[in-house]
Amino acid sequence: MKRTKEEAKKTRDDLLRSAVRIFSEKGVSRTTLNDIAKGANVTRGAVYWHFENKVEIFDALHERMYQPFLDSVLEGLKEEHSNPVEQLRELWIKLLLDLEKDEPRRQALTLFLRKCSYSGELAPYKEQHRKKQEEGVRAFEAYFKKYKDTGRFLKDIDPQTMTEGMFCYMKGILYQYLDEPDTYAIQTKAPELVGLFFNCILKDSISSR
Amino acid sequence: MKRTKEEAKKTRDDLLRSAVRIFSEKGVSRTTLNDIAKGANVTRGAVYWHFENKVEIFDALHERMYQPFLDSVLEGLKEEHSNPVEQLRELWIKLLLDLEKDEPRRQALTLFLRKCSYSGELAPYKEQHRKKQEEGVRAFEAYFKKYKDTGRFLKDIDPQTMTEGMFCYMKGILYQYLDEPDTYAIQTKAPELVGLFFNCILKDSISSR
DNA sequence: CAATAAACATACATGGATGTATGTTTTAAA
DNA sequence: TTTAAAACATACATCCATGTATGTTTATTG
Repeated sequence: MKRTKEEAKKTRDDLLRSAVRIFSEKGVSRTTLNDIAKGANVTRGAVYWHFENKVEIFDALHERMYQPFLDSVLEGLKEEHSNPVEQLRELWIKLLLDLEKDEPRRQALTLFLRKCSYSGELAPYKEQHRKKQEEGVRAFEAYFKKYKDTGRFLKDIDPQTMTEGMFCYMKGILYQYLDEPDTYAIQTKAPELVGLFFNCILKDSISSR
Repeated sequence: MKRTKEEAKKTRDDLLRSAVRIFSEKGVSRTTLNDIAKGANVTRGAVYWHFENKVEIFDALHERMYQPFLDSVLEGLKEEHSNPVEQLRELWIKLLLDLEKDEPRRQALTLFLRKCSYSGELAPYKEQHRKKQEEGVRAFEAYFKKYKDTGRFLKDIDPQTMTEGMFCYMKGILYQYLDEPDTYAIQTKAPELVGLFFNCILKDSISSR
């Protein structure tokens, strides 16, 4: 049953697509390699040919889907923009709105935010994933420091608190949204919720609204 | 091996204490009934005597630990206070700070926020737990409506957005804190982070600081 | 004080998930 | 045109968690 190289690559892609979907539905520990195989219309033989075990699939998904997501956020930070406040606001809103049409990415976020407990076999990845996120934290801290004296942000809030608060808030929104993405009116809520937070850090936020 | 009634109750308590601890460490689906039994210095026989299965333990923990937590928050809302803004600020800060010395409650929050995926056998509880939380949401909406015209809060933000934003933010903070409660400096961060958010909804937040 | 049943411990049967070994087909290189 | 190996499918052995059945001790009730 040897397939051509393209067919093999397609099988691997199908397996990863199946994995992220079922992982996000049932959680990592409750999904069977047979579940993943069936979701890709193959058998467990194909799974064990392409991956060593379930952990390696988990790892592949993190590299392929979650890291690119985090990187895309940081890319948005690097772009030129006339107003840093608007840049941030648009960045977060766009992040949320784009999720509605990107189901695989939504599934990946669900998986890594809600459906894996980083225990047992996944424990080694906790530290690794934490470090990856630390990159983002430091990038945002630097961003806030850079624009600290522009008069756009509140001066008496230090960049670290600002960054951490923002991350907590965004994670909280994602956490809620991903709980029931189908019924959550993200299109209308995203601008409202993001806007609410930006009243915290904006100078003259009240009078300018 | 019949024990006295008090001993039996103690065994049951030990089992629940063991369960919430191990659940919060390994996640629900990865913890074995044997794990729970060993953690309480008994055998699986005791587990099956006091509970039907793992799901019933999960349910008992929700009733015994998580619901009282939510209720305590709502109790804090009902108390009389001269300033609603200060009341809320103190409520959230106290909630976070109290967790440091209440390890079982911390474990319970970790369990229900991070370590259960509400899939498979736990799926029936998702809706139930969501409804319980909806209670809280409505209570806070009513709270914001009640004080809407006092001039304390920003007028152009509706109570629903305010409530949802606040819940997302608090959940995000909890999510981060519970990830590594031992190294997280919650004592200093809680006032900072909560204070940050209250700049959003406070009228004249800038000049009053 | 006898007898019932509570409060477990122990033993056993079962199923399901994993990992591996082996079989089969077919592609691509020589 | 062989032929080796890729790309799987199938079959098998093992383990572990669950559930249940049974055994054992002792508190409690009459």
